[in-house]
Amino acid sequence: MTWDDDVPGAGEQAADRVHATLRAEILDGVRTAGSRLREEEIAAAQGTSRTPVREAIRRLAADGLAEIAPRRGAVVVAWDADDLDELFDLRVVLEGHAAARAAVSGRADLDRLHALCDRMEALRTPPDYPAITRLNLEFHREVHRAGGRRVLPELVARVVEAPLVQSTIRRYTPARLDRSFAQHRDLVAAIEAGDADWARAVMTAHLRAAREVVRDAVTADPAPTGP
Amino acid sequence: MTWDDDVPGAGEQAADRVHATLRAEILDGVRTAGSRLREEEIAAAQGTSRTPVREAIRRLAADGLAEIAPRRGAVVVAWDADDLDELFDLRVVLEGHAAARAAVSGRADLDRLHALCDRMEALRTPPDYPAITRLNLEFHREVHRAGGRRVLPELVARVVEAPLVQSTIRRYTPARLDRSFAQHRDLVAAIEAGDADWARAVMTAHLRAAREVVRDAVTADPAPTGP
DNA sequence: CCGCCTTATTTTGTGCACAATCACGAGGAG
DNA sequence: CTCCTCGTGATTGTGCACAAAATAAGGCGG
Repeated sequence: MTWDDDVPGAGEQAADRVHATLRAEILDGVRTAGSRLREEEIAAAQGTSRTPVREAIRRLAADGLAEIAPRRGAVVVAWDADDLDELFDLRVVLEGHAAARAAVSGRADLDRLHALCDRMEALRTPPDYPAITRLNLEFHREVHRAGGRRVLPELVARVVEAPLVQSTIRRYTPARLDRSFAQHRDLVAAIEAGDADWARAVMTAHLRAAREVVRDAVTADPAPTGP
Repeated sequence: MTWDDDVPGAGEQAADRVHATLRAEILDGVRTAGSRLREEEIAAAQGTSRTPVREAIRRLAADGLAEIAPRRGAVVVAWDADDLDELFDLRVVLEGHAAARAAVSGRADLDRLHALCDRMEALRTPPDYPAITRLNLEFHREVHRAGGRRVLPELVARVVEAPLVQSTIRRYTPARLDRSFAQHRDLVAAIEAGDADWARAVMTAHLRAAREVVRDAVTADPAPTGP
């Protein structure tokens, strides 16, 4: 009920359920980076056969959340420092583009963006990190939807969700949260003004700051790779 | 033997074979945009059961070459003019980034890039479009590899291959081919010089030109959507 | 003659079983 | 004591069969 809000009515299919569950478990850190994804174990836990589980795992691999070695099974992806740098460079490029396009596309739901800012800021003290993370993701997704029609949203989703595997959100100090919230407000203002360059600049600054947080988290933890 | 050169040793698995075959058929225009992908038909044609076919189709959907409607089957993707605009914007952003990074990463295989230019230009008169297309794709892939470590290559591959569904390569006139080849040479020079801005500019110009060609092709054909 | 409901066929989704392959461990030779 | 080889267990890949659902066709009523 935390992460699968983007798959609302498709929950009928068993494969979709398993996919959503595994996705949530990975993003919540229940399944740590590098841990194996055994089909039979998951099938037993979910009360289905291996067939939907296989499909769910393949979909996770397509989402960039798992890696499959032929005849050897799947593991949750593990990113090293260089990988995270590459990911954040791509986030800057893609989300910057999305922000710029959102500013001029006229498809941005400004009321919703304002509301999401309000709700995030209401959760500041004491910080409810899981809820903030979810709302933050939804805020960014709204910008992606406004900036792209078909491909951009799912393309950028891959890059945005990938670093969440490391579950680094809890590293945000209240001061960092304040800065992040202020940048969100700035971004909405830039989009509202229809200023593409401004929007791109704000998004770039926003993500550069986030990169620092993740970098600190990775260097603090010695190695996120599992046994 | 034309498109699956990126899956060299993994051809042992039936699912990989089916995936490569379908991918080639889609990219070669044998399966037109909008046409259905019936599992049993493909399974019979490939001499396997439906299980690997299902996995192959799901992978095609993840590649952005097919679309799956639950309980209704899969069809080859069909892009309208707006979709193609979005795709080319993303190509400019992502491949421009790749070119810029390739110029400064020191991971570019300059000999290979030069060789690919030579081979393409050798096929100019008379134009061997399928071979040129393949070499062109390989040239771009080399730039992607040099510009990104893990995520960028497969991310940009999705956006680059997607428009090929429309099979618009044959629209290139000899004059357009010359311009394209010259831009390739420019790009290699920019990478060789280590000039990121130059490389990005050349790539942007290169893709803007390609966009025009595709735009002409789409407006010429009334509707690429199949029955 | 047109529209709606019922029925039949096709096609996808899932469960289950067997085969192939890989990892691990025991055993023996050098 | 170390390294290589062979067997055993575990896990994935594929084939096959049944069930559910959607589409298409046909008949009935208005």
